[in-house]
Amino acid sequence: MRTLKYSRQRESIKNCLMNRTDHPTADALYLSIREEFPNISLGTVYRNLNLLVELGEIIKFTCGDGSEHFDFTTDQHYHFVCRTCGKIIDLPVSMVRSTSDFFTEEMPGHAETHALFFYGECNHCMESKLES
Amino acid sequence: MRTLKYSRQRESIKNCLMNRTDHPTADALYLSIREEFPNISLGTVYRNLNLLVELGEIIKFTCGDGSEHFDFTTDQHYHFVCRTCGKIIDLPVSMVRSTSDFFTEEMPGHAETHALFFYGECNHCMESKLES
DNA sequence: GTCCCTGCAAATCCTTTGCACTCCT
DNA sequence: AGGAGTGCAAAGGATTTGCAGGGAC
Repeated sequence: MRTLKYSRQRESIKNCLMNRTDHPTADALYLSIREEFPNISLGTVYRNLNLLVELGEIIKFTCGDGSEHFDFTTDQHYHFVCRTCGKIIDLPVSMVRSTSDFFTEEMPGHAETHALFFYGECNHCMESKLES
Repeated sequence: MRTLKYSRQRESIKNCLMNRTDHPTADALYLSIREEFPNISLGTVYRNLNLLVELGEIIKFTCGDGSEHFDFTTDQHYHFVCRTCGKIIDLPVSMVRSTSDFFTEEMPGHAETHALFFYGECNHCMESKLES
């Protein structure tokens, strides 16, 4: 069993992630945290984020843009990724077919979880294009 | 419009990918190709793979293991990723609910495609565990 | 001859890690 | 005091890129 000790940096990372809805990367989070802790290092941000993932307090996912994104919402949900601006929007489970519907006898093994993301263009980017 | 010129290396990369069903990374492909072209460079493999993706002849996807995988099958399908051995298995669309069912009016934009992969344990790894 | 493609190596991007020091408990 | 956590900088892995030479057309 792992022994945890309090750290102001970890607390700040958790708070910062909780107050954002943009699924930041470690680096984006690092830039925010630096306003409160100018000396925090990127290594510390990565170490704490990975620790929080292990503890199940946050989740980490990739959407194909080359870096990992972090999310304070650990409930099952999906993501919509805008091809144009890169924005990632949460999609509640209710928007998609019931999870259990995915699993059939044809599955070549036992699937516990699945990761899903949609690619497309968000409403904001679509409107910008119409104007020009 | 882009002008293409024949290259034996690109041809070999296409053939190699066509004959494999394991969704190799650029590096794995590089190791195979080197048997035929001992002097080929990894940079050439990456350049050609990205070119083929642009041309729509192959697809590229991430499954969260830190590197990109390439697939000669461009038809819509899904992937099953074994947590234990890392194997990636193709899942035909028929196994999963109709694609159009994913898209509803609630979608915060227009989704053209989606990427889906399941995590779990493949039958082979499950059997190995039972034996020990 | 032109210009695309190659091999090579250096560069870049993202993430992890080793180490000496700091701060919880 | 003991050990988890930190900052820093170096290392690591994956991918891209600049450049000079080679090959397709």
